[in-house]
Amino acid sequence: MDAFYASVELLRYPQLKGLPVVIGGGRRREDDLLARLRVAHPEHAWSEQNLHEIPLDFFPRIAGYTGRGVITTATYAARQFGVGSAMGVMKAAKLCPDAILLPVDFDQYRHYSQRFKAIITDIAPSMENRGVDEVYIDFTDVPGGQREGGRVLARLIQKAIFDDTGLTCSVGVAPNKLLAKMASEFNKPNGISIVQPEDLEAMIWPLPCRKINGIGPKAEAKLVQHDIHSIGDLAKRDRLWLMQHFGKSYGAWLHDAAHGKDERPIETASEPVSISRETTFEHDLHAVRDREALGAIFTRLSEQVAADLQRKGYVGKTIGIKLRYDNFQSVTRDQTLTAYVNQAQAIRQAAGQCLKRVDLTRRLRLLGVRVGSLMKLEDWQAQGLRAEAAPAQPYTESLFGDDSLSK
DNA sequence: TCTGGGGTCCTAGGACCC
DNA sequence: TCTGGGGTCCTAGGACCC
Repeated sequence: MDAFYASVELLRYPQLKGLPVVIGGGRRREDDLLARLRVAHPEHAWSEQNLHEIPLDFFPRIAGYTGRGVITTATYAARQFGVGSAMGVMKAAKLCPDAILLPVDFDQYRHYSQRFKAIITDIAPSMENRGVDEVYIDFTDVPGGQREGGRVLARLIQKAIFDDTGLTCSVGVAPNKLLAKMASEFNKPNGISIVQPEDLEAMIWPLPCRKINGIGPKAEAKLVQHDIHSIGDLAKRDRLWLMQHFGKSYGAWLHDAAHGKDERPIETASEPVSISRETTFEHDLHAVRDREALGAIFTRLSEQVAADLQRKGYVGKTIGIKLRYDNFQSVTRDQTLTAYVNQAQAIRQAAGQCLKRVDLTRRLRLLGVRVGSLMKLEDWQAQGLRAEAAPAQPYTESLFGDDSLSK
C-alpha cells in the first residue's frame, strides 16, 4: 500500500503569515476576536468579511493576558520561541510576549475541514480522517498516483486545496501510514516529502523516538532511561528485550515501528465509541460552596451531550463522569444502564449517581459527562427498543446536595 | 500566574457463566 | 472440602493523539 499523509495549517489571516501567532486562550466571551476589536476600536465596523484587512497593530499580543487558557496551536514562527500546543498561555507569554494571540474558532475549523476533505476525496476517495486538519490517503488505485513517486499527485492536491481555501498543507508519501506521517513532518508547512523503504536508515533512524506516532512523553522517558534516544537506537535493540521491558504488545510494536513496519490499512469509515463534553472552570470550585454553580454546569454538560447524541443520531447506555481536582488528579466513574438513552434528563440522572461515588471534599477544576457503548439511533429504532421511563426524580434537584457529601 | 477539549485504545481485576 | 480454564461484561485508570 502506498500511503499519503496530509496535514493542513489552519491560519485564516494572510497578513499574519510568517509571524508568531498562537491560537488558544480562555473560554470567555471577550476572547472572540471581533468582540475584542469592537471594544478596543469601536470606530471601525469590523465584520467576518473584512477581518483579513485588520491592521497588524490591532491584533492582541499575548502580554497582558490573564487567565487559564492553553495554546491550541502556534505558527512555525511562534514555535521558534519554544511555544507549542497544550502549553499554558502564561508560559507562552514569557517565551514570546510579542506573539499575537488569536481566539479559537471551531466553527471556522469545521467549515474549512469539510472543504479540505471534500477536495481530497474528489481526487482520492480512499481517505481516513485523523481529526480536523489531518488525513491519510491510500492512493495505490488513484490514476497517476505513482508518477514521480507520488509527487505529482501530492502537488495536485496541494494546489486544489490552496485554490479553494487559501490554506497550505504539508504532505508525506511513503509505503505505509507510519512512515507517511513522519515524512509529512519533514517539510512543513507547505512541502512534500517522499520516504522510501531504502531511506529508513538515513532519514528515519537519526530522529528522536518521540517522532514516532504512538511514543509519547512517558514512553520516551522510559526509553531514555535505557539509553535509547534515536529511532536507530531503538531499532538495534532486541525484539524480545523490548517485549520484556515494555510489555509483549507494546514492545513488539516498538520494534516494528523502529524498522518502519506498519500494515494498518486506511480506515475510510469509523463509528464513534463515545461522545462527551467537559469543561475546566475559570476558578476551582468547591462542591459545598459552589454547589449551585456546579449543579448548573453539570446540567448544561448533560444537555450538551444529549444534543450531540441526538444531532449525530446515536443512543448510548454507559454514562460516565470525569472530575479533575485542584491537584490535577483525575478520576472517572461510569455506570451501564439497562436501556439505551439519548435524553438529557436520563443522562443527568445516571451521571448524578456516578457523582455520589467520588470524593467531593477536594476543590474541582474540571467536570465532564460522557456517554459510551453507543448504538446508531436507526439501529436502535429498527430493533423496536424503547427508552426506559424517565426517572422519577426531577433532574433539577441539587446535584451537589447533601446526598453527595455524606460520606 | 503551570497544565483545554475532544477522542481512541490498552490493561487489569472482579463478577459471572459454562 | 478442592479449586480448571475460557469467555464476556463491567469498571477505573492511564497513555496517547489532534
